[in-house]
Amino acid sequence: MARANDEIAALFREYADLISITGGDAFRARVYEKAARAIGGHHTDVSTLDAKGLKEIPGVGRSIAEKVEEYLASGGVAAVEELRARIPAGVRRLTAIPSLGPRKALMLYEELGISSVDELADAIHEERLRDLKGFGPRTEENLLHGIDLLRSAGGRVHIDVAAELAEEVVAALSEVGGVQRCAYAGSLRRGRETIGDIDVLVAARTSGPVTKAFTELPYVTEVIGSGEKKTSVRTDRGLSVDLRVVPKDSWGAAMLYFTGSKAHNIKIRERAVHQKLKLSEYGLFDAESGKKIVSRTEEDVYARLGLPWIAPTLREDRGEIEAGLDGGLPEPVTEADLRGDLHTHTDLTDGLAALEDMVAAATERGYAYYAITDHAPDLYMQRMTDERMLAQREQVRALKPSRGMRLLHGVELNIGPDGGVDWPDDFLADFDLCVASVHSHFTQDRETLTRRLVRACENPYVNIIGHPTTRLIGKRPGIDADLDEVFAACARTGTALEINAHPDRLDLGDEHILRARRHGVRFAIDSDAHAVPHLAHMRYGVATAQRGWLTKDDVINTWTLTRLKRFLRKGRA
DNA sequence: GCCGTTTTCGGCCCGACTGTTTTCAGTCG
Repeated sequence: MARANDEIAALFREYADLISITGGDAFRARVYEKAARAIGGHHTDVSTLDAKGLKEIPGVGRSIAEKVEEYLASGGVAAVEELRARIPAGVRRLTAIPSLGPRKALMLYEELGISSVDELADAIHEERLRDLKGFGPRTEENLLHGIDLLRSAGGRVHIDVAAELAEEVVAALSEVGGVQRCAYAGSLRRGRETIGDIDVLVAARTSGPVTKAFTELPYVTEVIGSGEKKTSVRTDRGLSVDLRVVPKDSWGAAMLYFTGSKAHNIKIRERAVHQKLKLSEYGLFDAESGKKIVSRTEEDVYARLGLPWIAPTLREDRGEIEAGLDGGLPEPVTEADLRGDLHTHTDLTDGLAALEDMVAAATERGYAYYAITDHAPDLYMQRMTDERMLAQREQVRALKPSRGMRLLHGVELNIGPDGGVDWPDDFLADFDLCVASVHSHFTQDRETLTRRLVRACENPYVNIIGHPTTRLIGKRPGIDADLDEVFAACARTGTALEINAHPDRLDLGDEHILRARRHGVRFAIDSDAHAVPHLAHMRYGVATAQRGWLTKDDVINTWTLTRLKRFLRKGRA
């Protein structure tokens, strides 16, 4: 079951949409969206808070706190039910169609009784929209096209897919004559785990040549819109790309603006307004005279607003602006800080590359240490045996990697349904480190799953809980355990939580990291590489760790080998 | 409906593009 926070966040998002659709006060709708975000991201389970505690959540005042309490007590909120009774769920669904917003959705419902995507498609084909004010032939076309897009459900893609496309676009546009700077911004620059579209920013004196080159890129399938400053296209990768062209002098303000997030932007703009300034993608201006003050770099803009430069991965309005003001902004861990990888596989189990090849690739990455952690026997299909594992250990001990890199012989244990692992203590004692992960029985009840993970933490030889929630982004939800109890057990027992860097997992994710961090847990950012190219996934794990506000000191594989080994002893005699 | 380094009332981020309009509303990010 989801946390009450998530259920209430979804409810308030729906309420905000319903307010917009019914033509309610736009500011009120925004307040509920804001409260939904704040509650969804709040570290404490709201069902444990009283009215006072609720009102300490930013954006939650008396009325919203009362609605939260009403929901917790009765499972519903009367004000939301009332709007639900007036507006069928299908009308809200209509606003998912690109180019169709709340105003037109309401008009379609009130004038024509349309309350589903299918009904809208029929109405367009029957030419019933022709008499509606504001609906011309192009609008009909756009709606039909939007319905196609919605039905083919492009949706969001994993970060690695977006990064690859963005880097291709940036490389191509950087070659165009007159392009002075080119970079991607948006949620990709912020390192979000999934990406809805790509924002590319170009600094150039004129936009003509770069816009033409952009719309003619081989993977562009459709030009959605194109003007002097902004052009949007769809690509054959299922992603749209927006191009913005700005003068070079505006680069910093534009990067800031197009990196977002929306909530971060709103907050710094509010801050600008309070200082009698106006912030746009073109710069920071004096509100009265309209005179430009700064715009060249992000640092300049932040500094004029009294803030240090804030890393893009932190720009989610999760307290980074307040922290920047009082000097409490963390210095985020970087990929360069990593001294090693503590969870990797070889072809002895389900990896694709031989031990020597994985090790050689790891030395190329400049690591000081590197752990081989193939699967243990309880994953039967991996055909692991004691003998095979011991033979691998001999092989590892005999290898002399270049550049002085040290090898650790470890294992990825399977956490069984009762929390036990593959081998008894005396066999485990001879590994340099043990990762332990859940690979099956995902649907046990919450109490069993919680006990199972806590018991694994309490094993004196388990150093790292691998991909702790076992989610697969977009495919499988995480297991339903009491994660706060698991995080507390990790902190108590000296067990690290993994941030699995594989773009399909990114597990723990940013919000869980933020919660775990409050328990004083340590983390390991691991590639879980099953092949040489997977070693490079680390960048996504690092971005996720940054989004969880982790510093170098929080992450055990940034430590020296001496310090790491002390941690791996886990307080054993 | 929230909130306060002008405020307990009156604000609430800003601009580009499209389509249907003769001056602007809606949508998007």
